[in-house]
Amino acid sequence: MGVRRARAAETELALKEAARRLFVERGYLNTKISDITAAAGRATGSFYDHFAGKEELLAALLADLRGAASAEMRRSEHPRDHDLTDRDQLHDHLAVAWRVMRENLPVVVALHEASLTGGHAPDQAWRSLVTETDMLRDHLEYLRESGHELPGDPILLAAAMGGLLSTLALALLRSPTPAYSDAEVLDTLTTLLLNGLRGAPTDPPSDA
Amino acid sequence: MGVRRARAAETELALKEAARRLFVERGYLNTKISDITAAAGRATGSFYDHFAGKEELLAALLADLRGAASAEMRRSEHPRDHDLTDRDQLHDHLAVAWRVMRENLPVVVALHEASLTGGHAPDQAWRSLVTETDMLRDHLEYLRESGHELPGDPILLAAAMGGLLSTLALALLRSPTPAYSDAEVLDTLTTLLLNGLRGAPTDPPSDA
DNA sequence: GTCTATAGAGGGATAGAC
DNA sequence: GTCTATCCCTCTATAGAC
Repeated sequence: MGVRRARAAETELALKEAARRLFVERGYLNTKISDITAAAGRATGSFYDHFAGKEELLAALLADLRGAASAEMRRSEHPRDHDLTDRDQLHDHLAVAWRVMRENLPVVVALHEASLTGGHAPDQAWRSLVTETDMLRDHLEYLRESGHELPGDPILLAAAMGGLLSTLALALLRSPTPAYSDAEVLDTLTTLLLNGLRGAPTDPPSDA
Repeated sequence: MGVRRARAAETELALKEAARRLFVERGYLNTKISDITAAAGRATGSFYDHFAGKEELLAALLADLRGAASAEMRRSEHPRDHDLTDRDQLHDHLAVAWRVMRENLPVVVALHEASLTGGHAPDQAWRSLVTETDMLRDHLEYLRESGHELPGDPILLAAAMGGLLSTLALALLRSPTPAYSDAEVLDTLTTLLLNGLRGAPTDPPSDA
């Protein structure tokens, strides 16, 4: 690889790193192209030698993420028949989700904000929430098929749990001085959702 | 009231109603001043005879909301000692929250989006999430003081429940063809959270 | 590839006639 | 108060020298 090409790769990396940092600090929508180039110590015009625009940059970050994710997927299997009513398994599941969001926070933030400005479909928010939680839904459906009685429809439950997780992550992980440790958050959510899903000591509905 | 003033009030109302509709359909950030005036059948310039800008319009909508809310508050008391581990009381509580979000969806959507562009504080998202759920936190602290063992810190739990609710509401209520009825959503969430908060049939933590 | 300089689009906000 | 017309600013994106 020649020197020129190496410098170019260096610049592209600097732009990506600057973007990742700024997306967390200021948010995706609030970050201008010129903010990114300035933070990377480059001229504004140089940005367009590497990306067609802010959306393309985000796509590149997302591609990087997928590469890393699929590499990791090969190590830790993720079979459908997890039992989310087992405390350890639920805890592990939540821990993985939390860690993924923490480690890819810039992209999580950016995608979240971009979804607002982006699509114009009226039920877009619901559709993407359902799509993003389809793995969770799969586990819940497995539980139901195993004879476990869930508190409601698996799609709805998965969306609820996913919404809870992403809201908390976006709020807590962006703070430089976190109000709670990861362990505390995970323990709390594990207990809350474990009992919620088990649906154990149920009163009859009041109209019974 | 003279005719001129009546026409003015009419215009202001038309602008507000157009804004409410568009905020739900296209979102707050995606709605331009000229979109609002066009939808209201007015000229762009007229907007500024009533509001200093989009933010002032939102503030006006919020003020209208507060007026209506405080009127309703006087009817239905909201004492601190609700027992959220009672199914009916939890259900009622969730139903009220859900109905408020449904009826004020334009403002909920707008405030949610405005919070992204607006503040620059690093832990802003967490702070506002905590603030918005302080009433819930209050109920949870009451439970704890009553000797009930919660699955975690009341502030964190309140934030989690609030995040769950608002995410679901923003996703489901904006869709013109809702995937679930209000009753179904409320039943599911009531069961999930009821058992979650009761924390009943607990395994010992795995490291015990 | 990177820079400086600038063109161009989009939209917020104002001027002034009616 | 409402309109039409237009200004002006911000930010994206390109041009062209190095």
